[in-house]
Amino acid sequence: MPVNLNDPRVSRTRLLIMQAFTELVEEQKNVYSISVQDITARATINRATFYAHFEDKYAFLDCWISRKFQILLKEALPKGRITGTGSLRTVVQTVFDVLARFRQYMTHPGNSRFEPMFEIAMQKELYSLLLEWLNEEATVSPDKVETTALVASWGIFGAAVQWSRDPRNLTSETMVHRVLEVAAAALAPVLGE
Amino acid sequence: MPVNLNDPRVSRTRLLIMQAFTELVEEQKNVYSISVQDITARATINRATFYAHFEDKYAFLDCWISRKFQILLKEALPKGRITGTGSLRTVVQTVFDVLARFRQYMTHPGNSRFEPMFEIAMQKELYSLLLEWLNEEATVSPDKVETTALVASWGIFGAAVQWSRDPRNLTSETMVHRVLEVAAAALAPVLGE
DNA sequence: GCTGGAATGTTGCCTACGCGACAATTGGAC
DNA sequence: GTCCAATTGTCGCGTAGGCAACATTCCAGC
Repeated sequence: MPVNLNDPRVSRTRLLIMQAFTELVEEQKNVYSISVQDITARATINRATFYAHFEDKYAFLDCWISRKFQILLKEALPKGRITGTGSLRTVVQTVFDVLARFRQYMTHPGNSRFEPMFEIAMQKELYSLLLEWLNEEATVSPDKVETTALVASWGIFGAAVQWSRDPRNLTSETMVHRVLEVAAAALAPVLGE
Repeated sequence: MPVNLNDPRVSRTRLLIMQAFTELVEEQKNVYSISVQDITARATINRATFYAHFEDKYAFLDCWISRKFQILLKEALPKGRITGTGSLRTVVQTVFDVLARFRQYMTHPGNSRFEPMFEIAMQKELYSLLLEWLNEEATVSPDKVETTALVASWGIFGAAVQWSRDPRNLTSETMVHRVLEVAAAALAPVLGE
């Protein structure tokens, strides 16, 4: 449990772990079969050090997927956050894309137990992203803002999960379009529209 | 002064320093203007740690150029070392190539003071490479072998330096060919030919 | 020449990492 | 079911790296 997260060694170790796992995932596509030993060997750090940074494998996966989602969003969004209904579309599209992407990792037997983790991490991230945006634009009470962000994040996210599990011949574009309309309506009151 | 060179932290730190310097050299081509501060910042290690690994900047440069030369040779030679008069040609060619390459870094004012270091490091490396090979093939006394390796390494190397300073319209191929003939003659007695 | 700022080295204290050994849990094969 | 091997997670001790502060050397500009 490193104390100072600004210590260069700490940042470097975390970065090495993240990169190592990303490489391994891209190589073998099978999250389940990647052991802590594999990760730390690739990262050239000690296995004990891994546990000094993360409660356990699940806590790490949670952290990893969050960061990965954040990075993908940061790449997709101009300023790294939502700035208007226009960029909201980008976010929703990213959620759909990421879920479609991770779906393939989950097809291996044994991987399905990780699924909820990935999903929960994404929903949380989506929630804070929406909340940050709404708080800037808000014309109503904080409670109302938080609830709106919560409902919207779950709504968008849940729809994406549902679709990723069973696309029913619908393209992600179609779904994004439909979901966006509903989400916009839910957000409208808070945005003073 | 790290004690155990097999400690993963030590290997990693050295690797980071080497890579950082290689990157900086490729970016700004000017060895002279690269400070220890620059190297350690790029390598994400502390400046004090640098001095724990290397006596000073010169010792580091010496080490770096040796490694670089070794790596280039390892890439050029099939088994990473000399296996016969055929591969001797490869080595000589590499010496000429490397010197021609580093020549451009030395044109900047102030860099010329580093020149002898680069050259000495290369000669030493060439010497041990030749010695290793001759010791396997040797049919004469160890003294004779060492002297032959010494003279040959300086001969090959010196010719390359001379040429790199003033090519006199001669291609490296021409020079390699000529030098190789002389070197082969010098080595012949030890090789029992 | 002199002077000031930057780069080079040095030192002591604290923290993070490596390691080996250990117990606990998992999951597959029989 | 039982076993066995691999993986997970923990702990204590030794070592390497980070940091701040310092003295020294080196040039550039006056």
